[in-house]
Amino acid sequence: MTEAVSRPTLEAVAARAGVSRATVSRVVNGGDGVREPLVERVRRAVEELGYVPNQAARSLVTRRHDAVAVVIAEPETRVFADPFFALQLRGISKELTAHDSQLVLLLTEGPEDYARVGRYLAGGHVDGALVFSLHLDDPLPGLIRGAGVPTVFGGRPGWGDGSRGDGPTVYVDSDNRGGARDAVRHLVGLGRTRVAHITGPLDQTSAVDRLDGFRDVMVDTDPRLIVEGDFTPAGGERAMRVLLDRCPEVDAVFAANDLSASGALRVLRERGRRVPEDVAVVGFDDMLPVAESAEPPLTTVRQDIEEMGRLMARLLLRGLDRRGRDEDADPGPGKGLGGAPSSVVLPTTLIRRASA
Amino acid sequence: MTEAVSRPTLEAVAARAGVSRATVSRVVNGGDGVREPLVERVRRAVEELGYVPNQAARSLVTRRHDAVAVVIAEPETRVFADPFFALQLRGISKELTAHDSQLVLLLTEGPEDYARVGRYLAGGHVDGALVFSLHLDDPLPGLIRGAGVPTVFGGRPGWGDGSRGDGPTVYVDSDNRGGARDAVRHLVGLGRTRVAHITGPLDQTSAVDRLDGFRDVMVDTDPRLIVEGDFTPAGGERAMRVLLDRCPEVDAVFAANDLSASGALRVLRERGRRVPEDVAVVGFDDMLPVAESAEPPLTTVRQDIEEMGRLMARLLLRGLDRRGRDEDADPGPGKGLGGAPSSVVLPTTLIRRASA
DNA sequence: ACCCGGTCCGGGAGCGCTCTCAGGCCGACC
DNA sequence: GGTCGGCCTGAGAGCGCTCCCGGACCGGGT
Repeated sequence: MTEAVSRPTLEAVAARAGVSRATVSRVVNGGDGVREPLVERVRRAVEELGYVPNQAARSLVTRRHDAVAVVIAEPETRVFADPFFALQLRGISKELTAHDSQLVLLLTEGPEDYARVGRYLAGGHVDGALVFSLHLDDPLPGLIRGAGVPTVFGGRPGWGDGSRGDGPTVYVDSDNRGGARDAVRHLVGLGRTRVAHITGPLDQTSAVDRLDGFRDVMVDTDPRLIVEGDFTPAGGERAMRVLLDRCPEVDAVFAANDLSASGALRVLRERGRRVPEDVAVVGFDDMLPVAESAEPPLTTVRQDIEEMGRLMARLLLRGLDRRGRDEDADPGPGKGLGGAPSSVVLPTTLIRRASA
Repeated sequence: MTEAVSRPTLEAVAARAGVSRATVSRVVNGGDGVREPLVERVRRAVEELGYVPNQAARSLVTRRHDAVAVVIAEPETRVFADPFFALQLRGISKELTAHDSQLVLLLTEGPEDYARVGRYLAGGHVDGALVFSLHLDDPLPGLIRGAGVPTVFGGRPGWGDGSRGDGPTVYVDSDNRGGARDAVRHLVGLGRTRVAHITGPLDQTSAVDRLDGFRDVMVDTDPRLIVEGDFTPAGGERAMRVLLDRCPEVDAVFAANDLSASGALRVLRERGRRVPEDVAVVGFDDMLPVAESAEPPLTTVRQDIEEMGRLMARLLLRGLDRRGRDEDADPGPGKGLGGAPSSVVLPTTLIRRASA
């Protein structure tokens, strides 16, 4: 059997280069304070032996792991019936890679898993955590903050953006409310007067925010024009039927996501309403396979998902960095980006297609 | 600042329980060979102090990491415009969790990243790897095998299932060829005689296998009824137009995935062909948001994606296990599952909806 | 009464690395 | 020319854990 050849150690490199372990270590970690000829010799030895530092040994003494946990609560993965998930991870991965950090993925299967995640995070295996949990009543965020691990949340957590215990909650979200406003304003700009809203499940902050955005524009709207959906096509169909029954003269619909919009579209077609002539429809997410291949292609609100991921990682890493520095040196004012990282809300863009 | 309280060590637990480090270690690792009263005392001490083993220290001596890398090559993530990715990861995660292993996610941005991945894997940071790379010409699989890390592939790698250097290649795939056969047989069973095929990009094994399945049934088919697509709706549209121009009497289409099927559907509608009356359409993947909300809902071939992930992880872990045991004991014959793990091809199911 | 085997526990070495500290060297300054 | 300071380098301790080994203890066979 191909026995794994025991990998070379610092010691071996040192011997080969004719220097001490300490010097090799210095070179491997940047090479400051080592004279050029030696650096060169060590580099060559490293090369020749194919030396790769043993991360376990390093972590043992530095207490850093160059690893970040990404926690995704199970209920979300159902919602991620689109590239959302993949894109977010991609953004995160890119940023982490650029900082030589690893991505440890923690997926939970319901609350019974939360303890495991909590233990893992508290166990000090990672330097920080990126957490997705967008439900108002989810205990996960609290639990994680309890673990005392630097954390950045994806999406505004349920308890708002206030502080909770130690330090402010840092999150990255897209501007759901603003995006919703844009969508509704677009419909209004089209001359539509009976604008309805199919919401998402209102235990999710994104759904709530989009509803708020809708209300911002349609201030005194007939409450019967707001129907709760659940981010699924089936929910969109149900909601659209309700809407049509309650209020046949509806001439525009803002659906809280593309999936429900596609359901709404189907019902409208079934009932003989032309889109956009009779009823204009706008979705949210710009979930491509759905939005582009809808009939007609969907006007929708796009969010830069990959950028969200990248930003989350950047915020976390910056925080870790800061934390590291703070220990020995006063940060000093005016470092430019010096302050504690704070939440970021990313802008959205209205993508005009045929449906509105 | 909330200074991270230094976490308790084995030593601390030992002191509290009034035993030696070694005994605590034994208890923590299963407690064999320690008498009950002591076990109990140690357990309590662990509990009271909230002791969590330091994985770095442990890895340093055991050379195990209880971590598995999941490598996903960038080109794939584009294709994963559906829950495929998420589901697969979920399956993997479940299985790994059940075996107390962590999931380290490695996403690559093009071939320039491969070196990084290779280095990481060769660096001995993980016990094994699960690799997704479904392109015929991708150097990644070879590179990874070179790193000498136990690996299971997701999807049949390009070079076939033969061996390559040391040991056989282990992979998990769904039965693309068989699924395609089922789809085409279904169309034939419907009485269709001019069955066309819109392929996927033929540098991917799944696309090739589906084409082979098509050919298995349509042995002497007119080559003009086979048009290359690219797994996208736009590609499906293009292919469908070509098909209709070349061969207006076509009465059935088997598209290599749901996305291209949706494109085909749109063109058919545009050209006034009724589905399924004039042209029956079958897709592949059962990508829900697309297949279910297509017009009409798509008959398609479903694969159990989550199970694929779970199986990949299981195969890998089993291999690791075996490797560990082999070192001191002869495995002995007839262990039931005792042999070296070999590749698995999962069955598919035809899902009948309205389009065929 | 003795010894032998087995079971259980503690001592101690050492995994590969970082980091502090002291020592050696050299230039500069008085 | 002496001394001081700064820059490099090496020696050594120790991170928290596992695991080998030896000693203590107990029971049973002769």
